[in-house]
Amino acid sequence: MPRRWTRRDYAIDPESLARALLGQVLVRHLPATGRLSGRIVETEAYLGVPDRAAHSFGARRTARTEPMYAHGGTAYVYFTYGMHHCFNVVAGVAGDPVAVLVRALEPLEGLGAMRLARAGRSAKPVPDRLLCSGPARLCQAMSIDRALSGIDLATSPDLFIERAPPVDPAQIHRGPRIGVDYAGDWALRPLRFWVSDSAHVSR
DNA sequence: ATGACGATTTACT
DNA sequence: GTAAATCGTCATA
Repeated sequence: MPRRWTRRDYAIDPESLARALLGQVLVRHLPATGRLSGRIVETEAYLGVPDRAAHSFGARRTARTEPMYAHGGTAYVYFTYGMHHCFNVVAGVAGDPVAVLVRALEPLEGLGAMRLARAGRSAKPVPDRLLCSGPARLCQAMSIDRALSGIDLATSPDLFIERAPPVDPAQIHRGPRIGVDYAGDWALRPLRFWVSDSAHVSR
């Protein structure tokens, strides 16, 4: 039986969490579709108050970023570019607004529902490797939106993480985070992590 | 009340 | 490679 991640599993620094989440399985339960899941293959750590790329930079605290200030294991979902959602796992302890952005999954269960959710106006089906290979793509595939921001992944029946074999550290590659060019020096820090041989990593 | 801006994706030249 | 899509959020007033 797969074991679910508990609150204390999340109570570590964001860089460690970004590494530890690789290989773990994100599970979504939907009333209509049932169970969807995917193996996490790409993450980014956001280091909070000192991190120019983080929404919580400078301890900015608003209605949107409030979940980042909760305990580790809280979900932080935000809406951006007028059309996309991105899903984060809050790290550390309450009061320290650090988190891990989940950037890509290898889809495991519910591929049909994911294809449906991801189907655009184009007639062509979305290839499996593009179903969840990006932070907004995986949210669209799994129907994750702001309604889930602030929920506790350790207890919610709708969204949680199941323990799976960790990724061999030698297979974890790292590099600069994507889409944060505005963040100066912080844009160059190698805080993005991915499973080197995965076909489901973004770009 | 207003204006600028995205932790992105897609389509197109 | 470039550009459009599209609107919630946030800082400023």
